[in-house]
Amino acid sequence: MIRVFIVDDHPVVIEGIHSLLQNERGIEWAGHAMNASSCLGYFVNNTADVLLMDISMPGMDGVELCAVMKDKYPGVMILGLSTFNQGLYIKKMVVNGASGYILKNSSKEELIKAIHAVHEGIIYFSGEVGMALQEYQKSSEKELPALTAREKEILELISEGYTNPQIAEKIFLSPFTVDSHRKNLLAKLGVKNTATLVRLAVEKKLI
Amino acid sequence: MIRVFIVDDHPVVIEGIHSLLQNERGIEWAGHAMNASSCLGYFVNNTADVLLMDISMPGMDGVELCAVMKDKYPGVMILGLSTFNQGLYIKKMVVNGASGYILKNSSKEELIKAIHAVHEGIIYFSGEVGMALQEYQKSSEKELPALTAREKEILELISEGYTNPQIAEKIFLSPFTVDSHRKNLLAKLGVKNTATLVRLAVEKKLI
DNA sequence: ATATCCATCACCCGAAACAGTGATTCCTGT
DNA sequence: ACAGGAATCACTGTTTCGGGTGATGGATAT
Repeated sequence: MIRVFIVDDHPVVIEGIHSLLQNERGIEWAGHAMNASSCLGYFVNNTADVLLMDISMPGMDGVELCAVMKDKYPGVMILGLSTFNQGLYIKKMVVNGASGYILKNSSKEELIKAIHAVHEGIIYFSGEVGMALQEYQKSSEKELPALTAREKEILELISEGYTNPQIAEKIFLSPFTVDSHRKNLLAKLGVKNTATLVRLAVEKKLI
Repeated sequence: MIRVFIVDDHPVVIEGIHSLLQNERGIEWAGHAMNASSCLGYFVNNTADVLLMDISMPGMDGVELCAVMKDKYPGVMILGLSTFNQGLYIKKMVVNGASGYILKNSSKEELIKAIHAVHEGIIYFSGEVGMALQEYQKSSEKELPALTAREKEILELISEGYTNPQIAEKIFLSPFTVDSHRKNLLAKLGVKNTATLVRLAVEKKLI
């Protein structure tokens, strides 16, 4: 049973999707929110498997909310919603952890399909080019060792070309410490030097 | 006046597009070919601005032809054609230099739009997610200094984690030579170390 | 023919990366 | 109370990188 929650500031959309999903087997309606903060409020004491999220909302927009949600509840799969195609936002959503993106005028079948897909960890895009993106993304999101916040931070700085001493100065650490983190990154990710480290980071979109 | 040439093994498609483009101002019909070799034959003594190309053809397929054409005539903008969405091929086409991809059942308006777009150097994809890809690709295909074959080869090996001595051994060169190429890569691409070099290479899809 | 670019090789030197080892503190979960 | 992980710092080597500089032969283009 996939529990679905929706965040959208348009009542008609909420109502529409609610009725579409009603009596759909395998899918359970978890509830809805009309802005980012009440969505966050809901997840304090509740949860859901898939979160349908409008990308344009008053206050905190979908992109930000997406990042916050993924940070707090990485297990919740996020499916972006939009009335029409808003290029740069799609990219940002995906960068911030969304697993898919569909249009609000999608068919019921497509909506159901998308929900199941993202629930299984597949990246889903509506539209005719969606499958191409899917292929691309699947290879990018393979099982990776979990990196700590510090490690991610240092990985980013390494990828930006800073050396250990420069990073140390930048974030007020001993160069020895930075070097330790660097070595841990190499070990954790199973790579042998900076070149492969950065390549992995870029390809797996860790940065 | 944009001169349009088409390669497709389906006569109906050629005829259909021919009639669609007839009397369209700004667009001139350059001719057609029904396989890769006669297309290559045409371009020996003639040229065109935009090349509509079926991705699935008997003999050499669109992906290969695309690569060959872009290599010989980089100025000819290639627009991929397909009867339906074939995910992995789209990616391959773009990797091999195609500037766009539309479906054969696209409207006349979309076809015209796509032809003008690719002629202007814009990446065009039919379908609802097309614009997202456009944004993504535009930033990826910025003016990059031309790299020599040797440099590309060494860049790949660096990105795979080989050190100068290892590369030297692998391709039978002096480590000094490899080091020279490495330094040239850094200088040409305007980056300061291996980390940024590899990042650039991956992001701009040089490897 | 001569200028330009590519590819090749060479050396010096300082800085950075990489390998190995070990230590302390703090926090979190059981 | 204790284990474990994260984050911090430290020292010692060896290897690689990166900057600078310069040379030679070959292909190509004007």
